Amino acid sequence: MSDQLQKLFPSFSKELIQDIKANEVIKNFSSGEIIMRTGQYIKNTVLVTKGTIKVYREDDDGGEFFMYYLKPGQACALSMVCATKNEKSQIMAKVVEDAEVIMVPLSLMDKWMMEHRSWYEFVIGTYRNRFEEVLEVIDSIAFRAMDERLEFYLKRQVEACGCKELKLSHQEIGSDLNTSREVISRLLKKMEQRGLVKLHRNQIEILM
Amino acid sequence: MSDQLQKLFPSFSKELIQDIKANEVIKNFSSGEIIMRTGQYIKNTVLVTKGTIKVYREDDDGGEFFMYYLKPGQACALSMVCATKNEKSQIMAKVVEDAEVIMVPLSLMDKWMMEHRSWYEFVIGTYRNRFEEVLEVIDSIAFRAMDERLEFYLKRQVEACGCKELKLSHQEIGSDLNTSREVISRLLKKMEQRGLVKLHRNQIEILM
DNA sequence: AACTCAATGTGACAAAAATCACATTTTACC
DNA sequence: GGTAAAATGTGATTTTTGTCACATTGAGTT
Repeated sequence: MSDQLQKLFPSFSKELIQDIKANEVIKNFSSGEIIMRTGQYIKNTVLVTKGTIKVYREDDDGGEFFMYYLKPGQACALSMVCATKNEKSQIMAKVVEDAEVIMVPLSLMDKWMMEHRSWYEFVIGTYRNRFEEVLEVIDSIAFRAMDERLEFYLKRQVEACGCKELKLSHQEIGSDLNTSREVISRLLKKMEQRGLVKLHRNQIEILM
Repeated sequence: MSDQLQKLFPSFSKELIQDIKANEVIKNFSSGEIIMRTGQYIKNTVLVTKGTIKVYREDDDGGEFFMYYLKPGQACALSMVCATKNEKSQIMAKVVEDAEVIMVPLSLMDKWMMEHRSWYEFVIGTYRNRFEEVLEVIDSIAFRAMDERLEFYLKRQVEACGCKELKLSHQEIGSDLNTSREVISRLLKKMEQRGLVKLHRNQIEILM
């Protein structure tokens, strides 16, 4: 079991792995479940060991804007910096493939930062990577029109799932990009005509 | 002099202040100067002691999208997590009011994180705050139309400068929001009709 | 086979934003 | 005081995006 942890988080030291195993609470979630809601208090740092989690920013009117995926071997950056205060979550996290996560009490965060060099580097690295990912998301909405935003979105999905057959409905894409299904349908059709994708029911084959 | 540092960064411990003073390189920049360019290697952590710095995300076609301000007592979050590797800057920072900054070699970052609790908390807090600020920026572009984005933008300017008379041209606002001057001029006119602002040449008086 | 429901296609139209083309107004500076 | 440059105002037009209203298609169920 600790072998598995080590495989998922190869940078972690043996001592850190031991510490995690001594304190972890493992939780399982099924597809569709919401792990974290906007405004909910964060009590744990979340390490993903199985499945896929989608992280969203929500607005007041029920809009859900897709930010990034959490996959095995990754951690929720925001759940790592709520150290001292009772901070509320600024994001919503939804499971899209049955997931298993390790919950580590926030109180241990600070301690491990000092004691485990590999934890410190993991946290800093996680933060940096997420920040940069979010900056790219900003690029796409600030600088690009919807057609390019869609291409960017599809590319990220391919990266995340590691395959070129995306199981996504036009409705879901529209919702993730905060636009309407019709717009997505039309843009996808254009992309198909350009030979960039092949459309099937509930599946988009990426040819780029 | 160390009194001044202490005043700007009240959470810093005396020992940390001493360490900073022993290692700092102070640099001055005039309005208009660019402190950091996109793609440039980051060698220092930047602490702002005077002036105002605007942080932008750039695109390939010369677009500059305004992200946030750096004011005295604050630090560039991104310059704090490039620890080990030779990382390139993902943002551009431009001085808008003559500024003085303290450059701390990145090599000291890790050391201080372990040695100074107050530095550790400052770094984590800086990171968290910037992340949240960036999330709000995402909200505004992902969920809101240009009229609301403009209001959000103006509110942030008021917060940053601490006054209600903003010295901004319509062109600059348009550029910051990645839209055209005409759009901004028209929206501002509408806001003036609604009694939210009063327009002058090179100055916008905020009445909200 | 008939039915239901989710997913997708599509035309028509409205609204928002971008672009173009000038007019007007200040300000700064010879 | 005259002039150039910067800042702002505004109409006309196009493009992009959002919305509405239905048609069609396909998959699964009974």
